[in-house]
Formats: sequence, structure tokens, C-alpha cells
Amino acid sequence: MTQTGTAPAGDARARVERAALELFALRGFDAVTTEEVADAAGISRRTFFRHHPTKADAVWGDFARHVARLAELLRNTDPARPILAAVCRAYVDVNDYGPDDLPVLRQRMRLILTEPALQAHSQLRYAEIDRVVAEYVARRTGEAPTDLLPRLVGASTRAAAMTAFAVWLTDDGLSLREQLTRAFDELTEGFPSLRR
Amino acid sequence: MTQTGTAPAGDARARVERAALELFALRGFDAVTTEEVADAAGISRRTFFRHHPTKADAVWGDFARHVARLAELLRNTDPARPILAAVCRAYVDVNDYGPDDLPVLRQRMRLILTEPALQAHSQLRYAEIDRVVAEYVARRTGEAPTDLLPRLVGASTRAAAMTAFAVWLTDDGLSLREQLTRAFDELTEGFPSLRR
DNA sequence: ACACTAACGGCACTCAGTGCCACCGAACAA
DNA sequence: TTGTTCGGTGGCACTGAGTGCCGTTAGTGT
Repeated sequence: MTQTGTAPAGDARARVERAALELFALRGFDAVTTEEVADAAGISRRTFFRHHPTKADAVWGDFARHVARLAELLRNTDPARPILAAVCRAYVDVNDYGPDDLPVLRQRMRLILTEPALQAHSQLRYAEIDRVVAEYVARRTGEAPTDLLPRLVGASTRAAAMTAFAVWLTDDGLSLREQLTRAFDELTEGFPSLRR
Repeated sequence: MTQTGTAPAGDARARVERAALELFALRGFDAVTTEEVADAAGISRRTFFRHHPTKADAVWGDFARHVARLAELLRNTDPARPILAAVCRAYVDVNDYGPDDLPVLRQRMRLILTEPALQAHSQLRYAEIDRVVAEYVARRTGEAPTDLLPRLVGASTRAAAMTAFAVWLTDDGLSLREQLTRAFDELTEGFPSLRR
């Protein structure tokens, strides 16, 4: 596809994502049909489903690149660093958004963590992250990625990250990076705040 | 439906769940229509959706009771026991299935952890558990259930439990209780196996 | 015998997702 | 210019999940 002269048309994907985010935030995920999103983006319903395999996928902008960046961060980690610290560090780094991206990120995460349909769908995206982390841990420890420890690190660090996101959305005190760090510290230290 | 005298007809729910579990395990969740499940259970498609709000819900047998049992176990916990230990203990106890229930449990969990649609739907069920645990932690610590620590305990212990389930399904070495204990030990001790 | 109620089945409808096909514009070849 | 190929697109029809509405039926009480 080469940009014809008239409309930019280059990134119909970006237009769809923007339209989806705004419509879903405004009226709720279930109350907006895919046809309305497609119309708002200036494409047909059929083309919408060519770009995004699912209505829910429209709110996840290039998530594959996000996962790839996390994998690369882990690949480039100093082998001397403890495994768990490396994973947490990569998690924080991959979520280091600039101030300009924060409004969109808030809108996106609020939808994902609030709308039941998106909350359910997110599990499929999270599974990709979990797998990347589990494979990294498996590489470091020599275990199989399907063994308990690699899977456990993947699942629990992801749980911590999503908890940090949820708290960041509601509480306005701390930055996302600070909330992530707080959560990871609790997790890696065995929940020191609970031991009196 | 007119079999008043013949079939017990007492709990059509149980028949639906059995039929759904078998059909989904046999041919895959997406390849089986709700009408087929309804037919196999001897009810109409309309009645199927009266019993189960969703096709996916048919595989979760009385999950509300499961959550209620967990909440009760937590409520009856000795206040002297450390918070995290209490949560893990309750998790192990609520998942103490008898040998007769194990085959059905394996089938159910294999579906939930394998089929993408069920994997996604599971997030909505897990959220109920997370909330119960978070409320317990909040009661013990005096925080709000929406604060970071209560939420983090809920999300991470659940992640550990589901990881234990997944490993239990594939590895045949250890019992479910042992896998759960292994996972919880790693989590509560700050992943000792990763500190060399 | 009569009314009341709760559960059921049938029907029609919306909407997500998919397969099929026809169309159009760009690039390329003769 | 003419013809051909090709990737992106839109239209159309179809399946299947989920829902609202309504008529029917079984069970219960009086």
C-alpha cells in the first residue's frame, strides 16, 4: 500500500485506534459497534477486521512491538544481575513512557482494566508477556520454560505490574515508575510490609 | 422437554456442565455450539442461556460457592497467623479435592488453561478471587482494599496458584497440593531458588 | 375447578467475526 | 497506449453467541 495523493491513508490503523479509544471511553466498550468505529475511522467494517482480528484488539496499539522490546531488554541484560532484578528492571524500562504518551496510556489502561470484555481479552495478551519472561528465566536457570519457577516468575511479576498500573490509574500520588518499583520491591523481598 | 417421569430432571445444570465439559474436551471449545451442548443436556438453547450467562460459564461449576468457601476460610483464620501464610493456607485448603473429583478437575482446568476463549474468560472469574483476598488483607492491615499491597497479594497469590495448576496438569510428579505449596513457598520467601 | 407462578421453548433480533467475490488503483511489460 | 498482475478494499451473505418477548406448560395452593 502506497500513500495515494489525497488522504494520508498511510496509517488507517492509527485512525482506527484513536477512534476506538475515544468511542469506547465515551460510551463504553459494549455500547459501541465495530461499524461505528470503522465509520469514525473512514473505513469499512470489513477492513476493520483486516487490521484488527478482534474488536478488543483495537485498543492495544502495536502490542507485539511492546513484547518484542521487553524480550530485547531481557536479552541485553547484564548476566551478573540477579534474575528477578533483571526482570523487574526490564518491566520498568519497557513501561517508561514520555509525558506526551501518558494521556493515551491512561485511557487505554483504564479501558482494559475496567471494561469486562477487555479485561477478559487482556489475559491473552498477558500470556505473551508471561512466556517471554518465563523463557528468560529458563535461560538463566537452565530449566525448561514450562517448569514451575520460570512460569511463576512470569505470572507473578506480570501480576505485580498490572496491580501497579491499576493503582497508578486511581491514586494520583505516585508516578507509574514509582508504583511499579513499589510493587516489584514488595514482590522480590517477600512482602516486607506484611512482616511486622 | 416433557420427560417428567423418566429422567430425574432435578439438576439440568449438572447435565449441562457434564455435557459441555465432555464436548469441549473432545472437539474443542470453539467447534462446539451452544445448541449442541443444550441438545446433549436435553434442554433448549434458550434455557441453556438461562442457566449459564455465557458459553464459557458452563465449564465453571458453581464457582460462586468456591469463592464463598475461600472467603469463609479466610474469615475463620487465626489472627495470630501471618497474613500471607493465612492466604496461602486458605488457597491450599479450598483446593483440597478428593480423588473422585480429580478427573473432572483436570478436564476443567485443562480446558480453562488451554482454550483461548476460556483463558480469556477466566480473568473475570479470577478477579472475584483477587477481590476476596484483597479485602482480607485490607482488613488485617487496616488499608483500603484498593491499595497497592492488598491488591498485590491478591493478584500474585492467584498467579502462583494458577501457575501451580498449570504445572500440575503437565507434570505428573507432584500432587496439586504439593505444587501449590511449592509455588506459595517461592512467592512468600522472595524466590529463594533464584538467589544463589 | 380455578387462579397464580415459575420455568421452559420458540421466535426474531443485534452484533462479532469470517469467507467469498468483485472492484479499483498502482506498478510493470510489451 | 494497452494489457496484466497484485495488494488493499468494500459489499454481501453466512454462522454463532447472546437477548428480549411471548405463548405454553407443569406444579402449587385454595
